[in-house]
Amino acid sequence: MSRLDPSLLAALPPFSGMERDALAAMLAGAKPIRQPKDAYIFRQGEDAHAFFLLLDGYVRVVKLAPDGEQVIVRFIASGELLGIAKAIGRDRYPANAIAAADCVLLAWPSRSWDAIVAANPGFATNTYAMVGNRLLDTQDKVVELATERVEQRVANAVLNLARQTGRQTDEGTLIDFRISRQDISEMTGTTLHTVSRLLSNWETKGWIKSGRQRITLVDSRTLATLATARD
DNA sequence: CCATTAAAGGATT
DNA sequence: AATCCTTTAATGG
Repeated sequence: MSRLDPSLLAALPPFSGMERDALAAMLAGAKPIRQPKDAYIFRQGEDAHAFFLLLDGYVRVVKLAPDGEQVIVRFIASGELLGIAKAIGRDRYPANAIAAADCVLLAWPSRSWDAIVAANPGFATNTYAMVGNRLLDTQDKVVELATERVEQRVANAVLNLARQTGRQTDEGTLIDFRISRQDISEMTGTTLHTVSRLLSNWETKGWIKSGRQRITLVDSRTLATLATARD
């Protein structure tokens, strides 16, 4: 793969406000890579040799508990950075990153992080804002795990996925990659059985359509009220 | 209200 | 055919 047009990147949040020349210079240090679905992009505990920009596809970020249990921390959609251990002063990746669909990424060596940040204050503030937003997201998730019932948490997870990756079809909003009940249980701290029961219950009520590894939101409005219902 | 266990059928490779 | 995903039911915290 030869050259990418800097203007394609200029529209992405991490690079907003950057000059064309600076963007081109930064791009020159990047290496495009592709990863098939289910491939590891990096592993928890591994030396953080590179950071990445996801150009196309979806990435699942998974934290491994000491007992081998997995928790899905977040999904990354195209246009987002990942593996930026250096930005938070770490030299090892804190989690596993796995391609949730076929992916195209740009990779920069981590050793170039300091120089890039020094040369591009706009890029630096954009990444700090992104790190801050992710922190707020996980704080919200802690509150959610501590206070909400399983049905609300699952509704929230599904709504967030649809918001992040939704594609409109004639039936409703389709979550744009394969996602199993197991995956959703790992996002919401419950079991795949409970997720399965909830989803089939919602389907009989006509709120969603679901099949093997796919979910379509038909009535996201009532799902949203379910997600925020207080008692 | 929810997790666990078990069993069975369907889908995918 | 082997493996993975989903559903359903029963039981118990």
